[in-house]
Amino acid sequence: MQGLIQFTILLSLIGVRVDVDTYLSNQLPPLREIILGPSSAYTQTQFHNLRNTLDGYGIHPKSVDLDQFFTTRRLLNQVRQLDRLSVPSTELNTWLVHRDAETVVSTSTQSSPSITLDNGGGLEDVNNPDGTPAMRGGSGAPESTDSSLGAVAPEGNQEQGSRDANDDLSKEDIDLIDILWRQDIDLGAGREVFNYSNRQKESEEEKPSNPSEKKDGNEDQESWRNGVNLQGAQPVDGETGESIPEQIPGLGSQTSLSLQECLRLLEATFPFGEESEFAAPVVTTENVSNEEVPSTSQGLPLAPQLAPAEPQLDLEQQWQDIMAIMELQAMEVNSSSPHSNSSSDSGSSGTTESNDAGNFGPSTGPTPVNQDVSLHQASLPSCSQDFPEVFNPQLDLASIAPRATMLRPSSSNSSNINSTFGATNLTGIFVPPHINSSSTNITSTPLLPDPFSNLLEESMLDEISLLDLAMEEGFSQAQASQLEDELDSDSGLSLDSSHSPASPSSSETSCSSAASSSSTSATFSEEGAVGYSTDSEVAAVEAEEGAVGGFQPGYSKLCRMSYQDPSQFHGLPQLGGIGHNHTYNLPLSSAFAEHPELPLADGKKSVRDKHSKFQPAQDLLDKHASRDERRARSMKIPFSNEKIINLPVEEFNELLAKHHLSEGQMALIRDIRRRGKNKMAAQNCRKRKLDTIINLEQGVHDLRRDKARLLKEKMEFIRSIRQMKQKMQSLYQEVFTQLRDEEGRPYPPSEYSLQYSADGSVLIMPRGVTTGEQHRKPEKKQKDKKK
DNA sequence: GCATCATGTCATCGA
DNA sequence: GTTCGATGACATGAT
Repeated sequence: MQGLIQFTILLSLIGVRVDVDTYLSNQLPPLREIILGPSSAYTQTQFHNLRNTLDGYGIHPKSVDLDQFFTTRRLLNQVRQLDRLSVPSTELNTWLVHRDAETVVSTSTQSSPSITLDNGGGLEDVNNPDGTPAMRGGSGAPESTDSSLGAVAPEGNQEQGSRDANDDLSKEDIDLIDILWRQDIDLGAGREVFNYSNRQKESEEEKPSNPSEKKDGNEDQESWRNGVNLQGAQPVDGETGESIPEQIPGLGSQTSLSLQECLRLLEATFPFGEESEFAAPVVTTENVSNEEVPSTSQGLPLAPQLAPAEPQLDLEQQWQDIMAIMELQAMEVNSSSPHSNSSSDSGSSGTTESNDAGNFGPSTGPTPVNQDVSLHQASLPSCSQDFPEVFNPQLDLASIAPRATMLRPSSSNSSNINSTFGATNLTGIFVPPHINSSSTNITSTPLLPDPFSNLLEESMLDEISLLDLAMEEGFSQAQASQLEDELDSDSGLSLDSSHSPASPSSSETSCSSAASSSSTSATFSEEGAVGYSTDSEVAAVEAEEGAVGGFQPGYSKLCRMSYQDPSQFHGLPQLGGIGHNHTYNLPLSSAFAEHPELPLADGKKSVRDKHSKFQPAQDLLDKHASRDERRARSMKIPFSNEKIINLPVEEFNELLAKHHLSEGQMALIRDIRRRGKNKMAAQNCRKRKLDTIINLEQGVHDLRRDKARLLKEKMEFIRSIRQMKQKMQSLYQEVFTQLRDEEGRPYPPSEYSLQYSADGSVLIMPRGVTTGEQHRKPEKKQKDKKK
């Protein structure tokens, strides 16, 4: 990574344009922006100001490479930008380039990508020739080490059998590297671990060694081998995903060595265009490690990490299953979304995997995380890809663990970092994982998944409970299934649901068959209340006398329709707005609908009695008539029950006044009115109940849909946050590993940490005040990252 | 004969 | 105080 950037910068300074974008099929602008745009070569960096800002702790002019400085600044700036978080994808693309190269190197499967990567490596190598060797602390000495490091990358070449870089390496070196690699792999240690440990060793070695000193190639190799051995001793970490190597200090900085070596190799073998994998030894090693997991032994390191998270995965799986049932298509779309695709592809195919992880390839730590993510996602179907990590804080932590061990800050520092890195909750997420991993600090990252998991579990339970409730509430299975089916549909209530009252259906058909007069319907509608229209009734009676079959068929029809018409259910007011239309039909209407020729009211029966031909119908009417109707007939009530019931109070009183009625008749009429009104009221009440239930059903459906949508969005956010976290890790590591004190020695992560202040400056602070002071002066480097 | 459902009826409450 | 609507509880009839 460094090598590539530096090489790019160098070329840009020289005037040679390195069109890295050409190597990338997509997303060129971001890459160019990152590599070329912000680079020191293109940006007018004020060197003097830069050094001034160091406030006495400026990097030693000879020990630190200016480009490195700039690279660091740029990376820090990227880190800052992460805090603001626009779209992470852009930056990720840049890293993808490197990643591709790494993948190619390791897998050696793809020719073209490998070239790209090689280019990147070559670029970095070229950097050294720029005079960086002198600048880098202990750069000169590690050359032999560089060769060894270079050998690491060549392994991939060796596999490919096409690398020129191997030429420089002796067979012994290559064999040794191979053996070491295999040992590490067998032990379960990821190569990234190996790389990082190498780094650590570098730093350790550099400390004692004078920057100006040059170590013999043998010594370098020994140190490097030691680093390898150490890594071999760390396989446990590799299994758990924790990078123990970080804790192992004392590894010489192979970066500079590797760069020098790469430069040398490049000069010797390749023209500028040709890239050697040696670019940044660290990078190469990381790349190899990263690649190693997917290509050679996919999941060896990852499998152990996944194991502890299985319980939660089960819950998640359940949730996912339910979600899949509830919103199959939606979730499928989600799974097929670009993110998921990329992730899944990355996990499945080594190339894409490399690409995906490649985003962070240059960074030492994040690669394991990426691989974990990708592999994990690959293992899980569709939507599950997102959930596991999202809802598995453990898994997340495990994947991040390596860094945590490496850069575990003190609680105080961590808190500071949290505070400094942003006021928003999201910013806390971007704090390097090691910070989050600290016991006191685990606030943001670890906490994030829990609420989600809980929420999801709740939602899952809600889904189930709602369905059960729907079933228990008396919904038919068809309705319940419909309820489920409607979860994804935007349509409102189905017409079928309105048909739940089964009884009216038959009568409805009969009503519809009968011809209705507009006048009667109008009257009825104007009544607004129960379907008893005295006027229509009277008219019907009158018509009845003349025409047998014309007895207000429309009346009953309207009544029925008012009650049964599904449209009413569609137009169901919301819970608070249920209107009382009082349009329920009365049982009489049904009787009349079935027997339109029958008289409607008792009063008419007397008239009918006159007609012998209606006598059977009269019996039938009596049979179907309500008790009140029969009572009214028996009591000789002069007017119909409909009138009694539906007339306004005033008219009703007038009607009573007109007729001289006995006490019994008066009482019966009042009872009939009361019961009739109550009957209608009961019908309306039931209708309202039903409407309420249906509305609730609809509301539940809408809420479920919204919830599913929100969950989807949440998943996407979490995914992007995770990516940004990883990017943040990588950038943090990148920046931190490139930092050098005035003597050109790297800052041990165990003692120092980067802190991001609100004013935009980045400070390197000792983790423990006492510790930091003991070893070094209370170094407080401030770099102005503003550009 | 029993269970279930739809409907009617009563009693009660509140506007 | 009366009327009316709403509603729970119960009864009744049909299936």
